[in-house]
Amino acid sequence: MAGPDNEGMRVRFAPSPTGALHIGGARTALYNWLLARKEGGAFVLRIEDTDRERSTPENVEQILDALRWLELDWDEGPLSQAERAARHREQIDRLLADGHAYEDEGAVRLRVPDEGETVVEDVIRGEVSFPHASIDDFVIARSDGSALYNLAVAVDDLDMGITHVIRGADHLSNTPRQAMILRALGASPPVYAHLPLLHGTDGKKLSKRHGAASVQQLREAGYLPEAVRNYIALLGWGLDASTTFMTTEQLIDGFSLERVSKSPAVFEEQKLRWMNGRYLRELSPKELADRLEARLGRDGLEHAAVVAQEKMQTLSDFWPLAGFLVERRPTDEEAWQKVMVEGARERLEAVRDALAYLDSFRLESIETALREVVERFEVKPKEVFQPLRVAIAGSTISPGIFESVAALGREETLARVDGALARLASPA
RNA sequence: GCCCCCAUGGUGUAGCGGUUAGCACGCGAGGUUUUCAACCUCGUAGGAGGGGUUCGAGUCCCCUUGGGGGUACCA
Repeated sequence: MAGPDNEGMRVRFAPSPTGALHIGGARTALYNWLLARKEGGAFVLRIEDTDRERSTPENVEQILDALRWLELDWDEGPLSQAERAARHREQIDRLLADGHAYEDEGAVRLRVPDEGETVVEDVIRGEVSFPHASIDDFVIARSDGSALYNLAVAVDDLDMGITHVIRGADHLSNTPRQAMILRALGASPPVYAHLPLLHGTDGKKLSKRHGAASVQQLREAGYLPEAVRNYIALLGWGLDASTTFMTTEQLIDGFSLERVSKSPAVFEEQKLRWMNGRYLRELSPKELADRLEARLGRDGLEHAAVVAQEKMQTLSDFWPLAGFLVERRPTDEEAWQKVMVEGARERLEAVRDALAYLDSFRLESIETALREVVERFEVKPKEVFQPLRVAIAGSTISPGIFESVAALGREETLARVDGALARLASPA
């Protein structure tokens, strides 16, 4: 598919460092990256930091951090737009000298014709025309001489040899201004592609109000970078009618701007959760344990991780679900009252004995032994399993009981069962 | 105000003039089962409204409505 037209494709991601990287920005970065990788082009990272107030080193680092976490590596940069001030000034002077711009109360404005229109060729939206009558002579340099956004972007894209500008649709209206600057400079505009914006579940523009809306929040919430990548790739793009899960290779292979949709998409965390759960279950025990251990700062989580794996949707689900396998925790009183009813003590004692005298404390033998207890008492399985569950987990909710017992080990299981029995023995 | 973009179920989307409008999330009901946020099955719900064009329109055109973006010496 890599036609000769795309030979030497150069794309860029140019965030302004105003804080965390939003998923909208993350998606823009992803699409640029996918295309660069697919076409063998270059992915350039440029920081639009001409607004010195908001552009702090911390904010820049946050963006780089998010990109690294998503494993979107850039080939050039990060370049600072602010550091190119001299070059911007040079081009402003040139526009001034050529008569394309003029001074107005100290600032510099670009001359925009009264008649005619500027047509933007957009890969996603087709030809979009903007009547010049609706665009006034806009300011390209402040009275202190510094360049403004549209000038800086046009000059930088030109100097960096950017061939394809892929960015959010919120930039579409500014595109004719940038194209006019480029033409005034004697250059041709690059290929444009304006991506549909991302909205929150209320239909409004995505913001902090919409829960985990930034990459760092997603990371903290326990999502996997590969799941996030897959999910956001699908926000505004799809390979075909039914493909949902795609590896990074498949994404690179199948991505195309032609299939990007035009209408805004709503970020819905529910679907991400579901998808993340699917990714989580694909991980090997080792991989899963590694990620949990890194996240929780603990070691030796593999047994517990395997036991909890099938029920987790995010890494954060692990501790509430299976933390009891790692350390003791207080018993949920409601669960205790619900389960430790008439006869529970006898059944728990039988369970204790069955487990205490097992030859091998393995999953299969544990299950056999516990099911024997069920048969002996002629009760429903849960009459036996739930008291045991509360005894070892302190909750009526846990991973599979046999797996949990096996993961806990004989000594600890018996200790906890004994603790429960002691409480049952003492008068309330 | 002016300019621009968008419009398939609650959500993400498929469709590229003729389909019982497909897939997925969610939701609902069953099932599996030792609990459960896991899993399986079935189900639920849709082309904003109005005009055209056409033998035939979600698909093409126009209008209205709705949503979004821009219009800064912000980016």
